[in-house]
Amino acid sequence: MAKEYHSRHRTRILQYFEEQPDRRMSAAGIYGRMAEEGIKVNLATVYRNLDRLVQDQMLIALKAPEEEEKYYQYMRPGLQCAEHLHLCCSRCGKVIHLNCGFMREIQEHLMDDHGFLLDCGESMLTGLCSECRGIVRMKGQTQDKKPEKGTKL
Amino acid sequence: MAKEYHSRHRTRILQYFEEQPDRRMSAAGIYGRMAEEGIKVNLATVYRNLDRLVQDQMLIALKAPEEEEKYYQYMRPGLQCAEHLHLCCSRCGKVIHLNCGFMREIQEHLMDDHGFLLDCGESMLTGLCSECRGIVRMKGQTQDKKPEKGTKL
DNA sequence: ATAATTGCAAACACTTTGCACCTGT
DNA sequence: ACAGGTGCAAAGTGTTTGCAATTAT
Repeated sequence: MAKEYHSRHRTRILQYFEEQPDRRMSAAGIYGRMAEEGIKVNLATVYRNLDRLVQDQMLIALKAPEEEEKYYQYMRPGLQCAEHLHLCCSRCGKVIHLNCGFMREIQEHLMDDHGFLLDCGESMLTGLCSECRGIVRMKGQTQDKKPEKGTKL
Repeated sequence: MAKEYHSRHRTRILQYFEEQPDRRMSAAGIYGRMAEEGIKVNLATVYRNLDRLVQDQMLIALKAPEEEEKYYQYMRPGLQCAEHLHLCCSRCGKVIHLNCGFMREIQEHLMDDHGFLLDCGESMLTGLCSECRGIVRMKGQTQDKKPEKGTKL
């Protein structure tokens, strides 16, 4: 491991994730949020720190098929994110850790019936969480436009 | 539906997919392959035709968390790709359609236990297919470098 | 004739890098 | 003092777009 100093920016960035451990954020999202708070930071610095935090296993990186940006998600200590899948809500960005007994069934089915060895770190399931499902349904009725994909926070 | 002419390039591109219906290809991969065949084509044209083929539901687009490029996969007529998940081998690019009974179990578990409505079109599972698993294991033993992620074809 | 398709160059969005300067220890 | 962190500008990657020239019907 590399040594590290207390870096104001890295510290603050990690805090954002700790404050909302079940939400994902993109580099641009974090940048914007820091700007709102009046923190003047360079986008490159945000990227560097996110990479760093992923290296240090504080965060995991996620990307859905139709999205352009990379998103990052806090990885609770001891949560063993490499061993289960993640469900990501395309509307609000919430991430659900699929660390329940069913995870094993999935792995076994994929292996036994399809000869496929799942790599959880490279996989990701997208959809709608329970809250957003309701919202989308209501919006659908009132003919609102459908929810945006690129939620930044 | 828009009218369409017989377009040499679009036709050839679709052929590539039909010839290997279980492999995914990126725009660059197709471009390279056409170059090999001596077909002079512009990358922009490849992109435009891929978009077109996705629109026409001949192909589906896939992207894994750590990959930069978009990949495309042939969608067999009547296969209803929107209704099942896809397993993609990170080594050889093969795509397995998870259109078996277990698919339903997954959807039901996600909904019942996690309140999560899965969107198959935005999701994708990455890992190693049975053939590549063997190869990687052997390579691992002989200390070869690990398989590349960015297989273009 | 005329509408779709193509090539080319330029524009884009997101991310990374080189380097001089700043900061934490 | 010195290694790590940061800002800035420039470069990279993958993808998209405007427009004039070409091709299929």
